[in-house]
Order: sequence, then C-alpha cells, then structure tokens
Amino acid sequence: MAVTLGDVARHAGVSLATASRALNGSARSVTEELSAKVRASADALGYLPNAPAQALARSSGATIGVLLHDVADPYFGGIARGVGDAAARAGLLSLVTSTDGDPRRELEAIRMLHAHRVRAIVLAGSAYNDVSVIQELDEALAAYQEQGGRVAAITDHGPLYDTVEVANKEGAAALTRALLDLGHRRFAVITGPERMRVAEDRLDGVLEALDESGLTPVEGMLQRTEFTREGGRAAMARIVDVARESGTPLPTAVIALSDICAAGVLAELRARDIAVPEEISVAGFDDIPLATDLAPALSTVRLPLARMGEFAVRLALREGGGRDLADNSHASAEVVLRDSTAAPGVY
Amino acid sequence: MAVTLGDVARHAGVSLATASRALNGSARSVTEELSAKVRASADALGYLPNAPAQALARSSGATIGVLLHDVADPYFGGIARGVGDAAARAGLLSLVTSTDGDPRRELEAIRMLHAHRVRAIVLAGSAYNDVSVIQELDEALAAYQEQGGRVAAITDHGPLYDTVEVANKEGAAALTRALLDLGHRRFAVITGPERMRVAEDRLDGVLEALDESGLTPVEGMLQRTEFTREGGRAAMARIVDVARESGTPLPTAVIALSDICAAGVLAELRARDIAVPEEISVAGFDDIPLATDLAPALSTVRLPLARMGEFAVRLALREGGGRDLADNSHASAEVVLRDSTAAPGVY
DNA sequence: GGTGGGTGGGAAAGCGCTTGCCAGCTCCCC
DNA sequence: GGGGAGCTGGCAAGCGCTTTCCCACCCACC
Repeated sequence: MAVTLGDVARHAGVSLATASRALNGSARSVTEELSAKVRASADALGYLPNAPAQALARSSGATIGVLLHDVADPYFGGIARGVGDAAARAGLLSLVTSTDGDPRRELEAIRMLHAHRVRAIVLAGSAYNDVSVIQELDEALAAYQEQGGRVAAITDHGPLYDTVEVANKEGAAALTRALLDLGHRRFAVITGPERMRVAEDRLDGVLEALDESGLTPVEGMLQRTEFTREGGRAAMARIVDVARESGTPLPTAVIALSDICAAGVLAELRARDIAVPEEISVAGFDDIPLATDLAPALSTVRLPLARMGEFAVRLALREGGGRDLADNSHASAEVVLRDSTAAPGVY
Repeated sequence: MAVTLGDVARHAGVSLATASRALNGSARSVTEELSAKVRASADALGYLPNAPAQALARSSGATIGVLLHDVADPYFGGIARGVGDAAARAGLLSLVTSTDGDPRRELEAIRMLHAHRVRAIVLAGSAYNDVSVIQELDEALAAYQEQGGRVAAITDHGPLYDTVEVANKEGAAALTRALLDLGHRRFAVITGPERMRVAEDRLDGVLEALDESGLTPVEGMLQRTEFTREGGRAAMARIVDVARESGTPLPTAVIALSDICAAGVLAELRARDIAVPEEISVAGFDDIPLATDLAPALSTVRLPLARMGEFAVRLALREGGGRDLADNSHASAEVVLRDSTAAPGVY
C-alpha cells in the first residue's frame, strides 16, 4: 500500500541498494546522475521512508527519549523544548515521558524507551536520590547503554552518565549571598523532596552561603515539599505558623528553590496579608517565563532551560561517545533580582 | 547482543511463534503452561521487545504523535501532558513536535510522524487557516490516513478529522458577556494571527457577544498579534497609543485571547502606570496554571487542557475508527472571574 | 474403529530497509 | 598495452518480530 524503497528503485531503474544509498546512504557514494534520478522518482512517487524498518535494519532508531516529571511544568517544558529542537536539528523526533517523579514509572519509562531503541535518553530530574530504586534504574540504564544507547543527564545523576552540569548549587549560593548582602539574617528555605537531586544541590548552596555568614536555618525554617505551587503554599503556611506558635519573629527572607513553589509562597503571603517584599522578601529558582509577571515580580535564579536540553542532546549524540568528563557541558545560573526582594526593614 | 524473542523461545524450549504469541499474541491462544514458561524465560533473560521490529512486522508503531506550536507554552504543555498520559495508558509513547506554528515545519513534522508510522497524530493548533499550505497539509494527512493512520484534532481543523470540540467561541462570548454585565462598553480585543483557528473562533465569540449589545470594536481597538507575552505587550502598547493619539478615551476592558498574551498586557499597563482593574479591566483565555498568580490575578476562561489531550487520544484510538461525528468530544470552557476585572468606574 | 472437527505448536514467509561482498568498469602508471 | 587501484552497482543476507499455513493430535460421534 505504501510506497516502498523498492518501488522507488524500480521506478528509477536501479537496484534497491542504490536507491537506499542515494537517499540515505552515507558510507558509499552514488554517481550524481543516478542519485538525482532516484531522488526524482522518490518524490514523484511521494516516497516516505519507513522509520521502523530503518531502525530495525540499522538497529538504532531515529528518536531521542526524554524522561521528566511533567511536561506541563514550565521547568521541564523548557527542557523538553530544547531537547526537541536539538533532536529535530539532527533529524530525530523526541519521545517524551512524564513520570511525576514516580520511581516505578521512571523505570517503566526507561524500559519502554529502550524497547523503542531510542538513540539516546535524556534524564531530566529523576528519582535519583531514592536508594530503593536507584539500583534498578542504574541496571536498566546500563542494559540500555550496553546495547549502544547513550544517556545524558541534566544535573548530576552520578558518574555513569554524561551530564549537563547545572550550576544549581552555585546559583543558590549566589542568590543567598545576594540576600545576605541586602542585609537579611533570618531566612526560611523551602526545598524539594530528598529524592530530587536538584533540590539537594540547591539546598546545599543555600546552606553553604548561610554558613559562610555564620547562619543556620532555625528549626522549622527549613521546609521540604514537592516542587509545586500547592507545596510552596503549604510550606509557607507552616513557616508562618511555626514562627507564630514559637513566638519567634518571621523570617525576613524566604527562598523557595523553585519558581512554581515561590508562586505558592506569594499566594499564601498575600492571603495572610503579609507584604512582599516589605515584610518578607521572597526568591525563587529557575526563572520560568512567567516569573517576572508574578506579584510582585519574582527574584530568582535564571537557568537556560532550553539550552540545557540542547546541551544534553549534543552530549549524548556527539561523535565517538567516549565519556570524557571534560566534555560535560555547563549551564550557568544567574541571579535576577526583581521586586519580590528588598533590604529588610527599609519599609 | 540484545536478548531476542528467539533467545527466549530457545530458553523456554518452544518455537518462536509460540513465544511471540505467549508474550503479545492475541488471535491465537497458547496453553497456560507454555505461556507461563515463556514468560518466566522472558524475564529470566531480561527480554525487552524490539519495538521497531514489532512496528515493522505489524506495520503500525507503538507511538502517538503530537503536533503543537511549543511544548514550553503552558497551553500546549498541558495538552501534551494529557496526550502523554492517555498514550501511556494505552501502552504507547508519545512523539512531540514543536513547530512554532510554522506551516513548513508542520508539514515536515507530519511527514516525519508518518514515516515513524505513529498510530495516531494529534493536531493541537496548526496553521490550519493558512490557505497557502492547508492543501499540502491535508494531502500529507490524507496520505497518512490512507495508510491506516488516525488523526484527531483539538479544535476544529476541518471535517476530515475527528475533533475534540473546544468551546472557544462560546467561552469567549461568555467572558465578553460577563464583562458587559459588569458594565463595560468600551472594549479592546487582542487576538492571535489569522492562521490560527482557535484565535479566530475566540474572536468570533467576542464579536458576537459585543454585537448582541450593539457594540463593535472601534478602529485600532482590535489588535492581532502572536499569542506570546511580547505580542500581548506590544498590542497593548499600540492600543494605548492609538487611543491617546486619536484623543479617544482608553477602553475600560481589554480581552486578550490567551493568558500568555494577557500577561504581556498586564506588564505593559503596569509599565505605563495604568491601574488594573481600576482604570482598565483585563481578561485572558485558557486559565493556565499561573494565571491566578499574575498581578492582579487574571480573569480568564478555563479550558481542561490535559483532558483535551486525553480526549483526542481516545478519539483517535477508539475501536473501529468510523468517523462518527456524534463521537466528537466536547471540552467546555468556564469563565473564571478574578481580580483583573471589575466594574468600570467603581474606583 | 473410522472419520470429521477443533485445537495448539511450529516452519517459514514476509515487513522495508541497510550493508557486506563481489563483479565490472574506468583510469592511470610503468 | 597490460595490470592493479579505485569506484560504483547489484545481489542477497540479514535486522527481530508477526502471522499464515500446515500438521499433528485429541475428542467425539456414528
């Protein structure tokens, strides 16, 4: 029913082999004359290669897999876009799987991507700190790699994979220092679940910077939650409640380690009539597109989301594939101060 | 190198055919005894089916393609998420292509998805009003359908495809009426490019509702722009400039037919020190997750983005595949009034 | 006890493509 | 002018799976 390479070959009066080489072949060359004839036949017939067949014959598909928590989340959406663009540039399509960070679904997703013989898997935020599954994940990925698959991680997922190093820790530290410079001394920090490596890295950065100034977050001023709006809102509520119950003053600065979280924080503070930044400064992380449109415009740390995705693909697809650590890409993080932060007590 | 079905068959002491039937086969049955043996061997060996090979043999892949403008855009991200979830439930993976609404890239994407023999293509916002390419797109999709492909569209893309009917027009009309009810009479409307069907539908709804009240947008008060933040900002700037130059009063209500656009509108108004909603009410469309966190919280029309994606998949995958119009799904739109709108002149 | 029908296993023919290998040709150099 | 060297075409063997036949077998029934 569909037009096959065979049809094209017959129409052009050449062999199947020649047709194949003319249209996709790389190693061997075909005279321009024949090649042109084949190409002409191909589009006269409206030939469309059969990707699965090619994948089978070459034993490597024309796709790239992306593993992430949720495409609808701006952070991951940005990465997915970058991966998709880079893939398209390489003539590949991208397979996107949203796992909500559920380890079992991640494992499942890796297996499916492997089954589809994707050329590379990009890991963007997986449950890589969850010891209960990390081994299974590693095994699944190892099996994939053994069969020629490439995997690139965005943010550290261990030394086994090429990784796009994201300056999460540095960025968080810089952000914290910026707040310290403004004069803040009472901090609250809202981070993500322990199983998320990114969250841990960012938290480390914050703690380190605080430590440099001889500070440690007081009991209750360090909250762990999911990186969601609701998570941020609830965490902020807890922070205020803890402070009020214990009679301690509110923090003057709240650092939410994800912009989405920070949006929840802002919402909660608004609901409680606590002025930002007058009473409390709030900062996020990621600089998602709408960060600047929040009320007030959110101070945050800018990450080049799409480029991170592109880097990952480039890393995974690069020639040779020798895992040369020097090749790891770096994504820098830049502090962006907007209206949600100010010096404490200036009002 | 990889474990093949043949290996499993040998290990289980059965034929290739039996192994295939035990693991995936449908038509023919295999005795439970053998079947169990095969399954045991399969996971003893860590067998992972080769999807491309299966796709080739069955001449239909285990993937679904999604065509959209930009995964990083919250509107499309939500849809992509829904498609991905529904696909996963059906044991499929989803191939996502961001085309930025460029007709040529859409055509290219359709061809690639076809080449990959995706089981269905979900059209979410394509250049379907652009006559210069609509024919080519239709041809490409027709070719795909002829070979057994299914296509489902989110929002009307013509009668040739199953479609998830989105109440764009009705929602826009309802939103407009809500503003009329508040007392607004001077409107400005910011819509998307003509080639976008959604934009046209929404605009129709607005105009129809205005017409019911005997209103028509004045010259310059109807702006067309891309559905982006910057597009919205620029359009709002033009609206203010036009009004000032012509000495007409500013509109009391601005309807931006996409939330992202509305974010730009709010930013521009803020920059010009025009108070929302005191001086101008602003409304968006889509109810993207962060709409409620904008400043002020955005009034908008809620669309069940993820469910729209799921519907599309269900439509495309349903049994038989008879294109029964009665089967078309409907996605309702609900007006959500928040702080960005108020009665005119109450301040 | 013979025959017809039903059932489950296996051999083998593809699915559409890539690619290793061989054959034929041209070209060049001694 | 003869003989490699170097190209370019074509043949055919897969890639890993599904599926059509065919066959062996078992049961039931006359």
